[in-house]
Amino acid sequence: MEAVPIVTNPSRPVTIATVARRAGVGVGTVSRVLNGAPGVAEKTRTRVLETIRELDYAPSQLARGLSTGRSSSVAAVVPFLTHPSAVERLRGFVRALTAARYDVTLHDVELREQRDDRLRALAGPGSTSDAAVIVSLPPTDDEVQRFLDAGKPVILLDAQHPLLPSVVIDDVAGGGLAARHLLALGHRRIAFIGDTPANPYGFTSSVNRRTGYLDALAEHGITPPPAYIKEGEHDRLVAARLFDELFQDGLERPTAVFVASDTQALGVLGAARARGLRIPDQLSVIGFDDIETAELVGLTTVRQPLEESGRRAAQLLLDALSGRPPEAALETLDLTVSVRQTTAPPA
Amino acid sequence: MEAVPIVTNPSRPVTIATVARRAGVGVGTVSRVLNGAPGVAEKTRTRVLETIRELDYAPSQLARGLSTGRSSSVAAVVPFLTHPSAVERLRGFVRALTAARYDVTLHDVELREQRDDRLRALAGPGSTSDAAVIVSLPPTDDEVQRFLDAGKPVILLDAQHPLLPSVVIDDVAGGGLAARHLLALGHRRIAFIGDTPANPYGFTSSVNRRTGYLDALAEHGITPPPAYIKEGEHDRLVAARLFDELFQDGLERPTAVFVASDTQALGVLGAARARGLRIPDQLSVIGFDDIETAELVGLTTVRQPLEESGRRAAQLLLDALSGRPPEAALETLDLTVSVRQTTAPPA
DNA sequence: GTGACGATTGGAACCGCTTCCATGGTGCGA
DNA sequence: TCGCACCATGGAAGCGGTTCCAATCGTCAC
Repeated sequence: MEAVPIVTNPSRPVTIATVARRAGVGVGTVSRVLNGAPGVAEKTRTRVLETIRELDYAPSQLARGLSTGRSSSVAAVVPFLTHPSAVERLRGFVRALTAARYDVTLHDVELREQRDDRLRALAGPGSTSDAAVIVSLPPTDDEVQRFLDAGKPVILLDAQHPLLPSVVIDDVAGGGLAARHLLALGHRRIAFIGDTPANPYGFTSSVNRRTGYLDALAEHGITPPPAYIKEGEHDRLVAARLFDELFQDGLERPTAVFVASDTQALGVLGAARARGLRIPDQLSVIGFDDIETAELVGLTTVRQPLEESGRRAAQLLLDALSGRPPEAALETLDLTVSVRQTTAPPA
Repeated sequence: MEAVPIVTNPSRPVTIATVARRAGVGVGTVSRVLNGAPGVAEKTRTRVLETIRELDYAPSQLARGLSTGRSSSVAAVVPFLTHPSAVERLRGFVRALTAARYDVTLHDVELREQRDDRLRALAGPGSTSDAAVIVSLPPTDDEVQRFLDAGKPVILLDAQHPLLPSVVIDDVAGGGLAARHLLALGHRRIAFIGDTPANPYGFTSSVNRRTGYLDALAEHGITPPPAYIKEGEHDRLVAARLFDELFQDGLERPTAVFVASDTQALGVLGAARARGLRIPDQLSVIGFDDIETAELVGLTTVRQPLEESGRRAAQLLLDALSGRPPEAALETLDLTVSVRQTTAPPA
């Protein structure tokens, strides 16, 4: 830990005026060169470019932003740690936006209060971002209105609102997909583990997936007992506990479980292992999302294209930013079942 | 996909001048109120604050940044998808910085070329960020010098440089820890799988971990045959292939493998499963990093505090930003072995 | 030879904030 | 009563770009 002096550069910072002076032109000309604007003689252009290189000059993004009213940066609001799937979405989003030369500022939201603050601040006029993507957090009408008033494009990813372009999946259909996979294998006693409908953020995926599950069972004339449906906080260990509850009282054991997210399914897998249950022989488990870990552990799951969803959101955002009239597009991505090693016909 | 008209707000955007006019004061006074500067009469202050609320005014961060020369945003350069561990680090970093009211702009780096561009751009005067954290990417002397010249604090996370504060672990010691865990269990034929030393980014963790491994074996008078040491691209499937090579020719099979990262270890686990090897009975596997998935699959691994490392980096950055004289701190975090279900005494 | 026009250019005004300086008012001591 | 220090305040200058307008120059058609 020895102190090292900073090497402060004494020379005044080089601005567009420095460049102009040195190249013997006006600032307007330098600006034109920087932005590839027409109306600059070839000879002048090269001279300016040379000077820029000599001086190692780069225009201040801040000043440019103030002047143009655009900052080339967009905000990504993400419930970061709670959902690993959000990270995969973010990845696709960031890649696409980086490619389009936008900066992405990350707004991690972990508390209800943070969520509100961030959304409020980002919609306001003070915010640096030209636009925003909101992942998995359905905004209220008021919040949406604030963004619209500010003229800032917003895309919803894994959430929706009638006035905003949204990239989603059909959770009901997905729930059906999962249930039918199990039904097709011959299961009849199928339990469900998911999120509590009363969460502070307004997530609804889990409830919708449950609906799809119930519908599919109903088609087969099955009505699961209420004790087969367990809901709690979106958390691996909570899910494990809920799973354990399936083995309480005199309940007839399910032969399969549909878990509304992979994160929770991983908890269930752990709990099942702890009970000495052989999977899939004694119990089938199907998850939802297809996060990377699902493949690693061989979890059968309903696959939604996470990274792709990020790319799509980015595309919609870029469209909106490039002046195309924003339209309330509701984009629904396809779902499939990734069959792996945690589902099989009942014993 | 029906078109929805944007509700553009026709009223001119409200600026500090609007507020000043409406409150019947000068812009200077409003600015003082905004920044909690002294020298404003209490009565005036409340009147201004009231006006601000009425107008739903928020100062432009861009303008403020241009004026003050500080932007309250820091850049995080992260090899995003290649390393899941980087995400966990980022998480700790973002949390801590968000708490300190800084914005974090995310710079995903996937190609060598991107790396160079980003580092160059961020160090330049045009960049919006006040500072940067660089994750897992050792910068060159020139790159470091650019940052120093620009007067921008930089912290290295999982990388180091003599002129920059760095948060690291002792990889050699970590390699020793892993090897000694296996040795203590009674293993003698211990293979190593890691990254190729010739990677485009200059990562050296793997090589150092190998050194620690070799040293520990040497202490026990063991010199592993060269064929026990396999190195390749940092990738799950590549690691799986390398593992398979251990079973080629007439090579005496190892009873344990130390894999230089959890990502790669997961590949090895998959390959072992594919071969029908029972783990840990027939083969012990120990990884490195302790990413979240490691716990999920029960992988024994050398634990480094990933999220904590992000927090520490954030702290160092905040210190540097708050004017404390930057010093070249080299902070080394502790390592432990997380014993789970993939290691046991040899058969 | 001359007027007109297009190409090129310089530079002022402006974006919205901070900061510094000058000004007006107030209270207090002499 | 007067002068002075000091608090509160208004507003100009400046941050570093973009953009628009006016000015200059050369060229071309007549």
